[in-house]
Amino acid sequence: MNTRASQSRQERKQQTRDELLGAALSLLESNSFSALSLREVARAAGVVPTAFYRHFESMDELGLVLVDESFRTLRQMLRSARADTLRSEQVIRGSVETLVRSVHESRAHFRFIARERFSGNAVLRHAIRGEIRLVSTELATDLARFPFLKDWGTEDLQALAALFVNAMVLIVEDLLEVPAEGGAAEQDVIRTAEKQLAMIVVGVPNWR
Amino acid sequence: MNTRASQSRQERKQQTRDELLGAALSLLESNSFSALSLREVARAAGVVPTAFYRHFESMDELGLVLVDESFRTLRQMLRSARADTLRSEQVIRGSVETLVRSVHESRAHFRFIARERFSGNAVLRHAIRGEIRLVSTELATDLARFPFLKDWGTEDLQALAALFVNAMVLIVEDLLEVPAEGGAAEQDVIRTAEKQLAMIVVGVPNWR
DNA sequence: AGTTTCAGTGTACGACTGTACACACAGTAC
DNA sequence: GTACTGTGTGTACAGTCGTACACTGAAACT
Repeated sequence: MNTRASQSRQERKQQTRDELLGAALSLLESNSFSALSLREVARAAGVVPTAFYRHFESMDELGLVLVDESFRTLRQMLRSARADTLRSEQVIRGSVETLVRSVHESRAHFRFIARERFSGNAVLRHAIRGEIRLVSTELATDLARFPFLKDWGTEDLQALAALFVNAMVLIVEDLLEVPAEGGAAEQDVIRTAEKQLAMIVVGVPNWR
Repeated sequence: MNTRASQSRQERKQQTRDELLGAALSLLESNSFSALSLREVARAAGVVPTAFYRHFESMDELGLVLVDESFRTLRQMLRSARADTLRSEQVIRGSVETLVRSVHESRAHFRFIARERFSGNAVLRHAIRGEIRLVSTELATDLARFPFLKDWGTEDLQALAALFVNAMVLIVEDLLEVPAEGGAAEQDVIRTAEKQLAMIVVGVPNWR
């Protein structure tokens, strides 16, 4: 097997596949996923409609790939946040900062998650809810390592983690709605977000 | 002017208008608003497509009326919750109970708010965000009356209120996703919701 | 070198979309 | 009783939709 040539063929396919995904992602800025047509996506990717089927069986399948992609990005953000908070004592400030930076860098992925989480497309909605539940569980086991949370029950940790994750996603939505990156409105959102996270945190020592 | 006859004409119009709104609302169970067609709504309302224009200039206009309707329902729920919590010492338990009851009674309205809050339709999204901000502000002034919050700043009260409102909307989404009303899964959602609200509340005395 | 594979093309179809227009006909006003 | 008003109808049109089918042509394999 000629590896280089073989790669070249696969590479091409991968390329148009990526273009389809990218086209869909950017079309989602002004449309919800369920209002997105296969033809529209194909057109934006510079490909004939029927070519779409060489890559995805349906729009739903493409959507699920986007869920995957987006959560890969989100998990990367969480890893950064964890790394940053280990260095800094200002856990909240650092986390929010990381979140803001990630949203700037991967706007489309975060927008996709935030918008489609409650969307009309049941397949995507459930996929995203499932992923968020996973992320939440991961955060819970992470929280368990903090000394002042060591004797909390699993269920309580889960609830706290879910609280944080939800707050996070809501912050993302607010950030997406803000007119300019780094503007005064964004600073307001950030300040409120930090305040709200702090309000949750101050309650932690008093639980039970 | 013959009042009775005149009413009869207006009444008829109001009736098909209500049918259009109701049809749209129930179609939103399986579709997001932006994936909803004018013809589909007219068909479900038992009316020819062109008749739609006698009542609404566009689907967006109908959507805005639904926003209005839905928030009227939500405000009613808030009034009930306030009345209930005055009677009960268990503020959280009472509020969640009222919320659950309201969601059972006006499922479609709550679903509409929860789903379209982050939807692809910018007009609806902004209308709903605006209404939620209003509700949040109202709650803030309400909270200001509690004795242990009397010396909080406006901004802090706002942030706390927003925290509660967001938690509320998230609970609604979880309730909507649950398979059966009153089932075990619903009880889980309720228990987690109460726990999360309690976690926020225990922090309140330690703020500042 | 000859054959096979397959990503992308082009055409075609019936179904559905929003909306323009002329019309019917019951309720209202005089 | 006559004229008017306005809700709902029916037809029509151009545009979009998803998808079936036959095809091309270059890369991959033998």
